[in-house]
Amino acid sequence: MSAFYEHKDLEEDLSGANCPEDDFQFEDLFEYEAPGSDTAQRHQDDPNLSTHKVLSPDSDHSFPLEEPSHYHHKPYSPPYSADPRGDVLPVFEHPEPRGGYHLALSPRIEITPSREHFQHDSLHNHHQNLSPRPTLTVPGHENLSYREPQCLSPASSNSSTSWHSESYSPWASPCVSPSNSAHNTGDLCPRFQNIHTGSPRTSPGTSPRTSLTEEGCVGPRSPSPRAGSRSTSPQGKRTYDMYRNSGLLPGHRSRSPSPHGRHDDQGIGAHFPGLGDSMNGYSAGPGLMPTKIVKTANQLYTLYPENNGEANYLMSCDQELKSKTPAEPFFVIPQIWSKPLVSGFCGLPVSSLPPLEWPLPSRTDQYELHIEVQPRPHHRAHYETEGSRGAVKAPTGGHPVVQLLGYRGKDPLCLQIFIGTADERILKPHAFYQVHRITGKTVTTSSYEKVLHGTKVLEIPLEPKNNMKAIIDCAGILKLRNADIELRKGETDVGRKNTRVRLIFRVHIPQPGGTTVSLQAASHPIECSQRSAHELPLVERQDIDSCCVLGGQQMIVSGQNFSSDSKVIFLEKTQDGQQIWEMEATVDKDKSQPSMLFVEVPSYRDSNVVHPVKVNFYVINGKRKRSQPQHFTYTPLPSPSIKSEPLDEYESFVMPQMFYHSQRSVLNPDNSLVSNLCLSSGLSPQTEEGRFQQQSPAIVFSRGGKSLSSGLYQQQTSTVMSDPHHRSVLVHTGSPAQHPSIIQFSPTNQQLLPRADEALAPPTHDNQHVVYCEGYSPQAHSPSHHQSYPSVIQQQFTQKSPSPPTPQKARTPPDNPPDHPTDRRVTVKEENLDQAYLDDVNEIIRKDLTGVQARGNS
DNA sequence: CAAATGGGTATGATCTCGACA
DNA sequence: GTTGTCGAGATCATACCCATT
Repeated sequence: MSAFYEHKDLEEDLSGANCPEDDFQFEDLFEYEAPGSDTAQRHQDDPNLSTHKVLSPDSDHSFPLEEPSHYHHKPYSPPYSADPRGDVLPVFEHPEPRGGYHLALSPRIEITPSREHFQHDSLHNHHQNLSPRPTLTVPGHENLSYREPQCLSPASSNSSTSWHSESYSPWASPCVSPSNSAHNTGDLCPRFQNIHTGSPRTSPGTSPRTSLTEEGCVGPRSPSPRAGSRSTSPQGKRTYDMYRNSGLLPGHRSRSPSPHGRHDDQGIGAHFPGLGDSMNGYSAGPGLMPTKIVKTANQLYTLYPENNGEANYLMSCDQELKSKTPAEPFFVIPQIWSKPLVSGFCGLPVSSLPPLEWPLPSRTDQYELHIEVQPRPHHRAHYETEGSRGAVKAPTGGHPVVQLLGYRGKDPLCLQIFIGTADERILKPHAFYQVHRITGKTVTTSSYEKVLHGTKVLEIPLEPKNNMKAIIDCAGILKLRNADIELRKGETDVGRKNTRVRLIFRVHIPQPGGTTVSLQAASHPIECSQRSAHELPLVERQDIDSCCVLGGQQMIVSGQNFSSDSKVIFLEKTQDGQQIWEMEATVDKDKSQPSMLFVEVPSYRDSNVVHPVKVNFYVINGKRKRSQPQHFTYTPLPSPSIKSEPLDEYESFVMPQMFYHSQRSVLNPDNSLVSNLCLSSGLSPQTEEGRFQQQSPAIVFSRGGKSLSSGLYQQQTSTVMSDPHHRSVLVHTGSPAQHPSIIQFSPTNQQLLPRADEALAPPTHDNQHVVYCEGYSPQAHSPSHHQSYPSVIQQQFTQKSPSPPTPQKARTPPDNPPDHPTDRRVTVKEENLDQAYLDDVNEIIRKDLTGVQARGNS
């Protein structure tokens, strides 16, 4: 929401300042689509590509456009008609305003309410007049940022481009691969658009102009100098120099190019810079686009510029605009878009939906997005140069199943799927993997593929007749080359060994009030590397997850790829990631099987600990063939418990290592915790949950002074979060009566948003996230819930610091007295935690939430 | 028969770690 | 004893081959 584009910059870029091609002209970017060109001809031949034709600014009438009115007035019908494209066709609307709201053919331009002037040549012109050089000026807003289109600055590009998902503007992305419009990715996703236009998938019909465009704009290239050759030997593997210098269009073997959806986003974005995903959000009217989305007390408004950016706005909904510039910037899903505009299978315009990076709950009191069947823990992703390796499967051989619970509507909904991180602390779209649409005889689920801000998203139907259940048999995983991604400007992730992903599912549920509830659920991690599935041991289950510090208890570890040589190593790391303890457990080789290990838990290094200690263990088959670390808790020996504040108890208990500088003692509201923990060596999860029966704290994590707590609670925690940069990043403004129906997003911090619910509580079948937006308590309007849920779980991270951990004292919000356990909230100032500790926290919270849910169900 | 799928593996790049200065 | 460099081996990433469906 905070990304803006100043077209002046774009024009400068396009004028060649940053373009390697001196004679590069903006118009060149479109010529490949000119009628009669090879590309255009192919498009005409291929109805699947036809929509791209509209991207030619000079020949818009030549291309088979869907009758605009069809789009605009098309009722929101099940999107899986014979030709679902009809629902998702890029909209070049009739110039005449219709229905009181108008969406413009325009780049994705996001404007805060404070913006008063907006000018765009095409905003109020018929698309006939759409200029390939639209101008966008925002007087007084010179600070509006336009992210450098990577393909325009190959100098830097090795070119890394700042394909920031939030800021990506297809408009500014002339580096498209028109000939690839039916291909897998390069033309679709800006993420790899700039990067993979050099993908060997070169169509024979590619025109010289196209090549020019690609050559001129694409920085990183595939090294493959010839079709059908491997990029490695004998020509040698790519080097960074090759990325910098290669202008070749390597051919390559394409096993099974992605069956393209309509790619309205990407297609448009790719073929007509400036459209892209904007089409989803502002794509109903040719001359107008909403520049502001304003909500007053009871009404939603959409503002449209008039008269070249002068502060004249048409008002939608025939409603009176009470304030052009609300005091608080916010972003709501307007009612008017809930249905009439169909984008892909999704009834909501993309731009009105929360960014993929944003955290969303998996459930509310009314709905729950539930992953009924998890995917297999391993799936071999395919490279672009390979064909598809099929859809992600379930352990049983079927496919993952996702169901929306609690939905009583009759309209089908759209389930979105994309690939998210699994190893990152923050759940976000994975930079190195993309979802890949699978089609074929074996695929029963129709799907539609689009690209949202550089992330491929599959949309599949959730229909009431199927009990709002979807079988995910159409989702494969595409691996992007590490070098390509890492060369992107601003990309900090490393591809190497970053091979775990999660399937992220989203659904947006229109509400009677015209707003929308968005839910998100993430699958278990999926290891996408090739070899791991056959070599790396995989721990799937352990019968106990805690034990007294003295050890000695038998633990049964079930999983895969265990061998007679498998060892189980327990280890402990400090907050900064330094390993301080390691102990090999004794494995009963006589009992152990390839899928099961019988392990004797070793004693902890210090039997005098007073806090439960979270450690990890892993199974290792050989050098470096080790499983992912698993959680384990050593519980202290019985000792007199010390009365203290409940908060301290929680703080100490949850993250003893995190606060190991603290001398606080473990305590327990009922003074029995320590004893219970210690005496129940091999504490069962149920028992462990019980320790939180008196509390259901909301936890706010903060790192680096940038906080996440917001709204009401932020005030409550303001004494803790003293950092002046502490900002609200996610606000739920809904009153208990309207709660999740309106999700407000602060436009200032979206990049900071972690997937808190996911990061803290990896979803499991029986452990759905219980994360609500600020200010929302299901208990308030759900009498059936006898236990409250955490109100806020947000997590934010800054760069890891080598400095030693700084214990942060958290305070219970003053208005949440500790004697009201259900209201108790805990704020934890978190500093420099490494993943292990975060995992620890996650685990604790997960158990806590599970316990809460269990109690709620009981 | 063609396409999709999936397993295997060749090969260069990169990383790890010990030896040595 | 510490630090930096080098090189061999291990590991990883990428992509081609090919059998199966």
